[in-house]
Amino acid sequence: MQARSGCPINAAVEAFGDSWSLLVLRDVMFGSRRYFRELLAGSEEGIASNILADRLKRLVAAGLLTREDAGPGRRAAYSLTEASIQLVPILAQLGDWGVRHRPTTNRLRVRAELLASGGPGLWEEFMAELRAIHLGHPTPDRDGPTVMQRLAEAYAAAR
Amino acid sequence: MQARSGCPINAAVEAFGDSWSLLVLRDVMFGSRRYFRELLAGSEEGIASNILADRLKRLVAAGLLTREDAGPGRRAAYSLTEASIQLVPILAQLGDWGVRHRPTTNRLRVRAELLASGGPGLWEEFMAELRAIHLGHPTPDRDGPTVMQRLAEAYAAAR
DNA sequence: CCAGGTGCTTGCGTTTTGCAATCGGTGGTG
DNA sequence: CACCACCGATTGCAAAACGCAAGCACCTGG
Repeated sequence: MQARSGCPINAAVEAFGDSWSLLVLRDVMFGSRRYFRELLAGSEEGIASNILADRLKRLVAAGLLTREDAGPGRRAAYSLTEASIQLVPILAQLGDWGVRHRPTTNRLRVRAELLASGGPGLWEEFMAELRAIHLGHPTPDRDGPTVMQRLAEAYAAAR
Repeated sequence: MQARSGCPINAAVEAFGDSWSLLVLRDVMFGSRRYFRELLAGSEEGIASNILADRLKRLVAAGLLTREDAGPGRRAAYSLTEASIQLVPILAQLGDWGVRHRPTTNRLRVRAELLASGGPGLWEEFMAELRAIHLGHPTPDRDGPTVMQRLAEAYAAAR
């Protein structure tokens, strides 16, 4: 794709500035959905299968996901890349903005609030976890529950 | 518009997740473009007039811009709102991501780098300046050049 | 009266989106 | 072997959005 300009903000918009790309990345990142059917069935917004297929291809081409093919008839796994792991602060801030300025569901709000209130320190911790899960980096040893677990607990606890 | 889900990230995506909205906001915010013709002529990416007109309407409806009508034949001024001023951290991080992961023009890169390296402190200072310009808040008195001036200088100095 | 500036609007062809149904391939089960 | 559920898509079609070029009604200054 030919870039419309040399502006870094425009570069980001061209990479994932549409209705679905960020939501797919969100589900892979926070929902731990790694397979086509998981993403399709678990989609909060009800993405259509052709749109999902198209976005997965685009995201792989853009270097925001990798696809591990397991052979025909086997489900392929999608993983985050370093470039998409570095979207954690952006997704956290987008969530924070949404919580501040738009009506949101309670259950989904708590995750955004937890992530926003944790700040850059928590984001880095979460990014380290994602590098372990998606890039095979060594697991960072830390006391207590992981950020991923804390997010899941907050989600489960909220009504 | 009917929200697709109660997710705060989805709320943000629905508000400005398209090819043009963030670029228009960027030009109003960093380029100090307040009028239709200014936005049209100064657009780095070459936005079409009908698209610009549509996006301005949508952004006003979404509470991300206000339009001050100066009567027929007079040019109307667009101003940021508190909701769009709170996009400063997001735009800063988007720019940072673009610089890291995509080729960018030197002149446009320096602004993103300055804003990213300044961190939350600099963002808050810039947001206070924007509140003075767009919302009529009292000008915060500070020593030295404003963030806006520093951004303009960095842009002018770069080749 | 005219030239120039104001914010759009219109027409039209192309592209993208969204929805529903379907497809060929595989693995497991009876 | 027959059957069936699951795999990641693909296809057809209608609606919406996009992109381009031109035009519009209004006002100001000379």
